[in-house]
Amino acid sequence: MERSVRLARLRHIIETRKINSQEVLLNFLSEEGFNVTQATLSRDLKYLKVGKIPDGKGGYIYTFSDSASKVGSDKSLVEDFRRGFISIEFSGPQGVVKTLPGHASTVAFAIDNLNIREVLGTIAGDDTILLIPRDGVSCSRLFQALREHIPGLEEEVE
Amino acid sequence: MERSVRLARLRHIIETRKINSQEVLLNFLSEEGFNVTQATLSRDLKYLKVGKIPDGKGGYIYTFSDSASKVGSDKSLVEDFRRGFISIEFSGPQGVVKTLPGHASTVAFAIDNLNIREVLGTIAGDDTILLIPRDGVSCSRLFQALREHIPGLEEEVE
DNA sequence: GTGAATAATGTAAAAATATACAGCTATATA
DNA sequence: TATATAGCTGTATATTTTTACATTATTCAC
Repeated sequence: MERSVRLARLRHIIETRKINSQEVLLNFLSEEGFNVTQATLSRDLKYLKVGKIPDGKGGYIYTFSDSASKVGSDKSLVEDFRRGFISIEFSGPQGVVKTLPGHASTVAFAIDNLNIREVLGTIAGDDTILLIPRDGVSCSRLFQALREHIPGLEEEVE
Repeated sequence: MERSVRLARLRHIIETRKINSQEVLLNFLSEEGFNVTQATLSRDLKYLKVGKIPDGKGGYIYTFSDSASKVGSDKSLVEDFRRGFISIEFSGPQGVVKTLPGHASTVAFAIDNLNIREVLGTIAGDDTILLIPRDGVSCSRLFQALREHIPGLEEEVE
């Protein structure tokens, strides 16, 4: 019982403060009456999938990462799509999908494997995907086809 | 010159493989001809805001953190553009930008984040970027828009 | 109750990572 | 030219994090 309480507090501490080492974290835990060793803390962090990432200001902080959940979970194509997708617009018959940085290949893979007849192929960069429709498929039809596979999909409106 | 190419490759390696230590990463870099020390790699990872997070399967992997990449850097986009840019030509309405080797993603990122209305998206390879204009935007208008953001930009003349 | 299996933990050590410092290069400035 | 400044790197080391191993507690099946 002790452990799960500790994990909950740990989660809270990490979410509310900017911590840069397990030693500091250990102090906070200690203040709340949890006296464990650094080794246990390391295991807790692993269990909670807490990552240590550069904070962009010269230091590092512990944080729950969106990508953490991504890594472990079962991959559904639609989920992959949704996780990275930002918007879609059209240029002529071609679709241009914007994604989170680095997500383009994952989203493109998802689109490819959803086997959408209207989609001939995709070309992915880092955060942009070019969607090439089958010959004669209009952009509205392409969008419609996408929506059938990914419920709730919204087009970017200018 | 060397460094930015290395960073681009590093990004690619991290996005396409599951790496769990800097030592392994160092081997991949070495395979591509980048012989740096672990210390430099550590600095590169910090610069790129790459985090090491538990993968939920008992191990750890290096990954770009969504939250980190959303923060964005305070670097000058225009500088990034200029540093890598070689030339731009047009094929129909689409622009094709040539860059120094390995600079395409950086230059493309700069273009994306300059928020140029005429540009719908970019797709970057290693030293080439496909520039997709918003529907109905002509190549001359596209070029003009670019020049407004990047003073002094010259088109390649055949 | 006994023994096996499981989980949580500490200890100590190994492994991995970050960084202080010094040297180098390129660029800018007087 | 000479001097200063900034960026990048390696070396060596410090710091931080992970883990092998041993221990204890708990549960379950018999």
